[in-house]
Amino acid sequence: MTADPPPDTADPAPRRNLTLRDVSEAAGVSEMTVSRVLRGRGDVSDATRLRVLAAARTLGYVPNRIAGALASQRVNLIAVVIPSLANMVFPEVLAGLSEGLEGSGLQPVFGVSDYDPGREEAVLYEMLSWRPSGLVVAGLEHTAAARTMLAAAGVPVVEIMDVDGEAIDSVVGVSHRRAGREMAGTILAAGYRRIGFLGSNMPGDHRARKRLEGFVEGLAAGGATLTDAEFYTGGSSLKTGRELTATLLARQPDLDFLYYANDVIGAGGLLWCLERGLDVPRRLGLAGFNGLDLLEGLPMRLATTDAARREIGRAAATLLRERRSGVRLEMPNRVLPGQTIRQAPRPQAPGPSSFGKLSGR
Amino acid sequence: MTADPPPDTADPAPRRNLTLRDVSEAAGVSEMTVSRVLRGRGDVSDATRLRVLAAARTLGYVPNRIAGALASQRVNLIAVVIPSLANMVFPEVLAGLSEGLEGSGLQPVFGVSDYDPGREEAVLYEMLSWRPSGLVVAGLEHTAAARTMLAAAGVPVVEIMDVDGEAIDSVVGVSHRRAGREMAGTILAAGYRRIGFLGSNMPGDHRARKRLEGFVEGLAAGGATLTDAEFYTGGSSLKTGRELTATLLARQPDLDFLYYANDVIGAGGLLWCLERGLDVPRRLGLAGFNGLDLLEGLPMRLATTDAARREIGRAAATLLRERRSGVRLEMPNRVLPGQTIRQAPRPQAPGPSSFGKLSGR
DNA sequence: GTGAAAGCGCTAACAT
DNA sequence: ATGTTAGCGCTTTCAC
Repeated sequence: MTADPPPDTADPAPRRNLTLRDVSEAAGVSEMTVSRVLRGRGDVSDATRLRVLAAARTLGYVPNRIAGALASQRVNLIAVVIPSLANMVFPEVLAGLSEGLEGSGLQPVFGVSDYDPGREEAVLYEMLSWRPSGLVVAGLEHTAAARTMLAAAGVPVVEIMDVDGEAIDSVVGVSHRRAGREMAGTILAAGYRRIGFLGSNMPGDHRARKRLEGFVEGLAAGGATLTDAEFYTGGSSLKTGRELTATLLARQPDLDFLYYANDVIGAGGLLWCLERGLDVPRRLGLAGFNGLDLLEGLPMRLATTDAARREIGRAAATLLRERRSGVRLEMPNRVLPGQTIRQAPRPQAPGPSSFGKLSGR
Repeated sequence: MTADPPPDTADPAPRRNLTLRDVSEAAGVSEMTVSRVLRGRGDVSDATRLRVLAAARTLGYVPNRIAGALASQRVNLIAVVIPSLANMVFPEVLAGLSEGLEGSGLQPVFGVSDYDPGREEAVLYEMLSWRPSGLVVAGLEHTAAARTMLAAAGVPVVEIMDVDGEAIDSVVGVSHRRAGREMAGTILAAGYRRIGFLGSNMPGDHRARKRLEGFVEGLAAGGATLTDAEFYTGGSSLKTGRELTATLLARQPDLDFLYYANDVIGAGGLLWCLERGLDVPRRLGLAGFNGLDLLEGLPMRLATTDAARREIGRAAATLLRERRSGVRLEMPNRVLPGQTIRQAPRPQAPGPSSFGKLSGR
């Protein structure tokens, strides 16, 4: 009581991490009270609270959540597994998710699968071992083991981006098949007939595949077929878009429309076409997919389909906050006609509402 | 007392998570043996190992790392805090980091600060509460509390991207001040004299600020000054680059060089200039910063400085794997002259090595 | 090669 | 409003 100077003078260095007990001793209250103060739970007198907070701050105490999580059987983490960060689409979804989780006490933690199902499985296993409160995973295609793990996780699982397939639990996304079909309809309505597709043939990119399938269906429904297609492997870049375009047009000079698997290669293709003085959109129409911001800065506005990325992230966040399961949420994916699809030759309702929405982005 | 009927018959579902004990019972060995098998430690007979693995797989057991980490006082996580995912620079650093960590057993976990020091502090606190084995944080500027936390973390801390300032522990990056100076030198050597700067004035973007400072120093060293500058707030986009350029050139039509704070707005500016038929690089020179892939797809190759993003990530990974502390690693940042800086008017050594390196990207 | 005991740092549940 | 007790599920350490 009298002279109790902590004799720990000149502690050399290998500083053990501080524990609740240290704060408890410094503040002169039980560990339990410290715990309560630090979590803002239960009734604690103002005097005690202030004493505890002061002690904690002075010592530089950082709670050990590992112990806390083990004791409480609760973890404030949401595990998120996406295929890639290089593709701007995913950071935007993550932004929506983070926004949506704000204030919930839940923290997103990200893992990257590189479009590899095996890696995805490994990353999921790793994340599940931390017993998160929820899972977000891109797409509906996973290894059997991954599906089993997810189904058995005992917490809400949200599959995002795509709704074409069977969900494990909840799913929030757009229909890529429908997006492809609708773009085909738009293109045919504008009078284009010799149509080419440019995209990746990465085996793991199921959404691009479904878009192409839907596109071909849509063409068929309008009595048309895909004239030709050109594929690449690896990441998407403006440069890739240019090269693909050059290759495809060299082979098929009389194509009158190019449908790109995404906006980035579409933008590259657009730049290439404009440089060569091709008459876009009259002689040659173009369209991409995603509705990226990038398109706003190009010389001409590329037609695209908005994939509602941010909204998907937010919706997933809402499901997780509310601990909902088994929800299916298909977001509308709107065709943004931009300036690279000519007006329909016949005077049919040109869809002024679409243009209205365009300005909204 | 007698009739106290919580007859927990027919447990409906709230499936308790599996534990080592479950596997232990299924395999007929002690929990300890199961633990050894699952971690691949110690000597276990093949027969036992196989039995344990089979049991674990059949049950779908996923180890609880929370308990494991608490017991072993070791966590295989590397906490990484970056300002933004929207800025392509950071995903590339993360990619380098992930690559570098591969096979080490260490797992990066990402947090985003949105260029807000307060948020950075909060995210760091959150991550430190999981007791990671290492920290990676962008930049050298942090709140006092954050610096204290990092210094007290007791694990290696690597500050990345920037080396201009005082490090807490290790630092890996480029000198943005030097990058600015060198670009100024390059521009002056090419004979440009009426020079404008375009960039963000976001208070949290210290690297952009240092680049500008170095740039002004470099101009001064060459007897020149900055003629004018134009700033924006918010994210970088092609569109922003266009608008900034239009504004600045409207105010200062006789500028002969525009130095952009980054490649994205630089690319927007370049497109704008080319559309208006400005004579780039003779009448007007342009340069950005970062060395993004994006530049490869533009009609003309924008001059820039390579910021060695991926290499920074890999180097940070190496330091963390080796548990090194107190290392300072300044990566060389190379000016890539591209096609938007004209050749020097006087025949002075045009730096063929630079061009050689250019092809290397 | 395998097992038993102790405890990591915290919180739930129940005192008081 | 504050304290006490008993674990959370695993790994460390030491026995056998």
